[in-house]
Amino acid sequence: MDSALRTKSGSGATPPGDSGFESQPMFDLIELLFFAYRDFVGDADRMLANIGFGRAHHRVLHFVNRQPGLTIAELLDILRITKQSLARVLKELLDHDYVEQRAGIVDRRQRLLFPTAAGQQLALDLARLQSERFLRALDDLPADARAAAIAFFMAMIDPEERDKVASVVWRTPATARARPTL
Amino acid sequence: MDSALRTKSGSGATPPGDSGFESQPMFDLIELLFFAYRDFVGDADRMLANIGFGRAHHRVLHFVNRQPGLTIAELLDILRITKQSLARVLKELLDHDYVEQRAGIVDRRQRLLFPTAAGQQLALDLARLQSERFLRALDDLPADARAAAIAFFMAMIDPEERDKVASVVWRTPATARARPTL
DNA sequence: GAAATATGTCAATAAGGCTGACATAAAGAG
DNA sequence: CTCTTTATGTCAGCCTTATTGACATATTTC
Repeated sequence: MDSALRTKSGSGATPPGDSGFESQPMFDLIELLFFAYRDFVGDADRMLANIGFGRAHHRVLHFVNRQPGLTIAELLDILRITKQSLARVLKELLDHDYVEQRAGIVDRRQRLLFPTAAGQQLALDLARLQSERFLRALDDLPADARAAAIAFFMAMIDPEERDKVASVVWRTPATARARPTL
Repeated sequence: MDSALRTKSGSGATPPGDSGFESQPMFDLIELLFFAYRDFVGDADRMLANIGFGRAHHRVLHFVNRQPGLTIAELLDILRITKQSLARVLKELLDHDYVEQRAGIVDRRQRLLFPTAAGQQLALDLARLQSERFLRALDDLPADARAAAIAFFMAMIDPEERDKVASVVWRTPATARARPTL
């Protein structure tokens, strides 16, 4: 495991104008991220398979649950898929009463998406399952591992996306939308 | 960002018999991993799209390049897909001369997979591209961030898989297979 | 009223997975 | 030297998740 440190040449010790420098790829990080993600999503996949849903349903339900009142446009921007791809899974979530939609108050063209009680429960079950893996991992690691992981993931995200991601992850109550009493 | 620390109750301070304890899900880690992985694979996806390949081709090429002489069975175990799914992408990699296969020496039923020169180059280009994101991320982080990330990812992997993963990631030369001079 | 916006919907297509069934060649056991 | 197991290939069909392009509708905004 200490081989991890061998190629690290010290912060800032990298030569300036590094773009042409053909360094050795970080195979360890590349592969560990692949395997970690594979096992991470596998947890939810197994639970979803029981109710005939897939990963796409999970992603939609997750963000709708986290940000009740989300619009279609916002969801498309988060998930980075097309309207047509979203339409199918969203329809299934609506049909099975995991999500419901209501016309916006200020702009009635918008469809605001809300989780139903069942949707909240399912989203919570899935999030707890995935959190268990994080908990087990952090149990084996130093106390600052969680903060370090958060900082690392944030640094891995496209810089111009970080503000948007931060506002999703650490949502300010100000952005939460009221549920219209239709 | 310091909200990351609030729910941490200290290593080992978790009550025993924790299974029924309904803790708050770690939404931040769940979502940051989602966004980080999305951007991470996006880099390679764009490069692959130029040559008409997809993620599946990348994964096969990557591991063949990292472990020349890999067998079909080993590859299936790493990728966790079916023989038929592998067959299609592998055939395309063979047809386009990114990978070549030779009968095993000790066991002639086995097809040992090797990257061609073009395959090695492509795999290296993709790995360098993905490493650049890691490098940029680590530049913004403390010096021990790389070791911490490696430890975190390893801890996220299913415990019974860790030995196997470690042997792939930190490959011992003893397990390398000789290229048959067919 | 006209234009822009938010969304819905239809049709066709592609990538990347899956299952089941069956074939073949080589290795290993007796 | 058969018999069984193993490693792999292959055919046919299906599913999920994504894509693009075109067009419809309701609503807001100018």
